[in-house]
Amino acid sequence: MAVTERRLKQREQQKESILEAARAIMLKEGWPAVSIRKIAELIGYSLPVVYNHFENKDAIMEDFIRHGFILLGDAALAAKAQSADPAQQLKLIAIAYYDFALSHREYYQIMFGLGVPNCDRAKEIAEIGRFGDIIISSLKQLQGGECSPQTTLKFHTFWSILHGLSSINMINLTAAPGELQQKVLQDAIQGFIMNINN
Amino acid sequence: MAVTERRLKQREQQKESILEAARAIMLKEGWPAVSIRKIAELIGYSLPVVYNHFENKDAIMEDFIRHGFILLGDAALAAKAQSADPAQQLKLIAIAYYDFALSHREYYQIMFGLGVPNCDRAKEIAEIGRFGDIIISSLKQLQGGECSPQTTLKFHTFWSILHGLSSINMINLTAAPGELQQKVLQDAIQGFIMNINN
DNA sequence: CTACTTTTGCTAACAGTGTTAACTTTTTTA
DNA sequence: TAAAAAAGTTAACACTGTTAGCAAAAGTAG
Repeated sequence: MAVTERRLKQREQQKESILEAARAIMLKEGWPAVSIRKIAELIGYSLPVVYNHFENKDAIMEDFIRHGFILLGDAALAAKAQSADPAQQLKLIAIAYYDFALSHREYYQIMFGLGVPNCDRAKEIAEIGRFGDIIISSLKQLQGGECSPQTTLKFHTFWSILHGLSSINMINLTAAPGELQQKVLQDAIQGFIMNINN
Repeated sequence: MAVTERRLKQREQQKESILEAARAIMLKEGWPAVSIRKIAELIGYSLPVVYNHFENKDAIMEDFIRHGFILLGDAALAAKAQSADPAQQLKLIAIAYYDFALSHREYYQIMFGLGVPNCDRAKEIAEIGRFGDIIISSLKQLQGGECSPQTTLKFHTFWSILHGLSSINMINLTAAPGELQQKVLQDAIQGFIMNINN
């Protein structure tokens, strides 16, 4: 029965083309402009075909959240690999995180901004855990190796600082100039690292 | 011509009842559930009446953003008044900010989460500036009185940290327990204040 | 008090949205 | 070749924001 195998492959390709179409619309017009009808038209099929692959629009969004966290994790990993010093690693990760948020605005916004209703499901997304582990491993090293409750606390602090910097900057409430933004980032991370063993 | 005066008063009351209706729906079912039709039904008028007071739905949202920043500013002001020491003031403001975000989730979310498309208009909202000033005045004191570019930088850092803590917590990505959250806040602010003169 | 003007509110429609039920066509299996 | 299964279609439902055009009420002037 090589038939079912080929069919599965076609199904997979169709699903991929749906995500590709959705991504194209998202990057050009933003996530709110992504509609099932537009996707259907782009892939050359009728509307309900999309529902053969995704239960609803939120399921498509969840796929993007997953993908976003993979990209973010990869960026963090690449940054980390550039140094062996854990403190330096954290600084590099911070810069990479900030760069990701600003150069992948659409991704970042659905990962955090619009993901609010998905509170419960968020914990089930493995990619978020992976991203966390990358940072935690550097933190552990910096703190001396043992994995204390302190490490969890510091991870939350670190992530919160990064998210705050990125998102405040994204909505541009106070219009800080470009050079200042980089300094804010370094300032915050500096304070974080200096206070790492308290 | 006391007629026009009375009419203006009625208009104002109508507008207020629209906002009240919108607020009621928002608090019960969240902002996305707020629709013009529901508002119209709640105030006992037909649908287009709402458009006599607000150009579109975004205008209603902007009103909520304004109101939210007033509430946030008030909370910050009340917290600040509890101490004369600027460092202590910042800590109190931080706690108040965090409390506001969590106890006024719906407000906070439209103030930051969904306000993304309004980048340009954000700068024109005076209430945001007011909120900033409250914090900046404490920062200036702590730094010795002069208003250097440093102060602006520190203000951005402070706000970013607070926003990061609040919003990361709100979407609850990693499910930090309640006691830990408070510690994360204190940890981050501690690091910030210790690094204030660098 | 009547006639005119302005304001106010209504109904109905347009152009979208997510989602689903029912039907047709194509493809695979026996 | 006939039955069964899968894939894809059209058409509808129940919403959404927004607007045009018309009816009714209220205020103003002769």
